Amino acid sequence: MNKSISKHTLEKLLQWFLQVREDYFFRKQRNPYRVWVSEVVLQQTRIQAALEPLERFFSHFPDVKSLADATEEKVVYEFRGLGYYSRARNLRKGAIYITQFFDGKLPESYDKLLQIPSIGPYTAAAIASICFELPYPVCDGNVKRILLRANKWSLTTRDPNVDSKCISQLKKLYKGLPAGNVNEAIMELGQKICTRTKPKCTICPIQDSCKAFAQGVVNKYPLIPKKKPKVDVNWHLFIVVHNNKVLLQKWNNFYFLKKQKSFPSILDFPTTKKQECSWETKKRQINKFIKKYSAKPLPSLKHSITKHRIVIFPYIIFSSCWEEVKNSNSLVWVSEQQAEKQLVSSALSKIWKLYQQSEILESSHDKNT
DNA sequence: AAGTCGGGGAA
DNA sequence: TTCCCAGACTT
Repeated sequence: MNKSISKHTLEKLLQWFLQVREDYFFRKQRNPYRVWVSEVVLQQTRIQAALEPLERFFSHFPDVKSLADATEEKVVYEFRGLGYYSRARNLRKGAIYITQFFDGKLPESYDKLLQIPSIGPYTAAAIASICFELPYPVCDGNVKRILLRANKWSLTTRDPNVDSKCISQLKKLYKGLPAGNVNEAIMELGQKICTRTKPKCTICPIQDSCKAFAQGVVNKYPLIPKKKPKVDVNWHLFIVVHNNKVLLQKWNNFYFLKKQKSFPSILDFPTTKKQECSWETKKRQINKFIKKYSAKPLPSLKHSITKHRIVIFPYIIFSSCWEEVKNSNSLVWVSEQQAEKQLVSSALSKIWKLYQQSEILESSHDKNT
């Protein structure tokens, strides 16, 4: 006997949830602003890693108004440690939008929530159900994994059809149930029991409704997507310093970290032919800079963005004579304090720390020249 | 439709 | 070490 998921299944799930529910600080009151920010953060950051930065974020931005009034730089800075910094910029945009169009309060409507920057289908459903008891199922990675197993649907969690399949199945069952609690319950099941690896099926409260468990094939679901090949990138970047100022570049078309300030850079793709000029040409360019400006190489470091395997080669240049300044308005000198606050992404802050450790070199260099 | 964007836990 | 996750936005 393997029954499919029913309203009774969700009722059993709720019972389990009420017993194991974690008392996270952001759950204490169902304040729409706090639920919004928390859900945006928890989209892609595990709860344990998010707790501290999230409390810090709330202490600086306790409500929509404070977030809307803050500068983008400050918002991104207080988001540090959480990754995916476009979320911070979009949260600020969202706060401004809410101020402008909804009188500073999150609207009690799924469709209106969806208009707000940073709020997509998942976040709109989470806020609508948790704060306003509107019957919208959330569909995140946990929900998809659970339903793909329970239904034995032979799809990957990335399949574009999965979201609508999951939502339409759940939506039929939500009538008369507390939507917010059901949504939190199903996601907590995914975190604690129906985990991606080593699921704890023997203590699963909805084991009876799981087709994969009944047939002993839980670890065959969800289907594994075929992986894409990685691209190697060598990222040569120049930390140009003079009089405690550092030269940063905001280049909107740069390959990585668009819209963020970075360092003047040269990219090389050693294993692909896609680059605009040969490695020999790049090497000549780089060597030219090294010679011309007495660039000092720092230890290289590894980094990864999406399907790229990146090796970063940082060089320090102690000089105010960077000719390219004249040719580019995207280059700007900033103080070290400003740089500290603007180089937030992990790759850049790693490089910045590396530079600070070697700052002693700068002072000795200055004395000797 | 496909690519961007971290940081951490598991393999 | 390497692999992999996952939602909103961008292109």
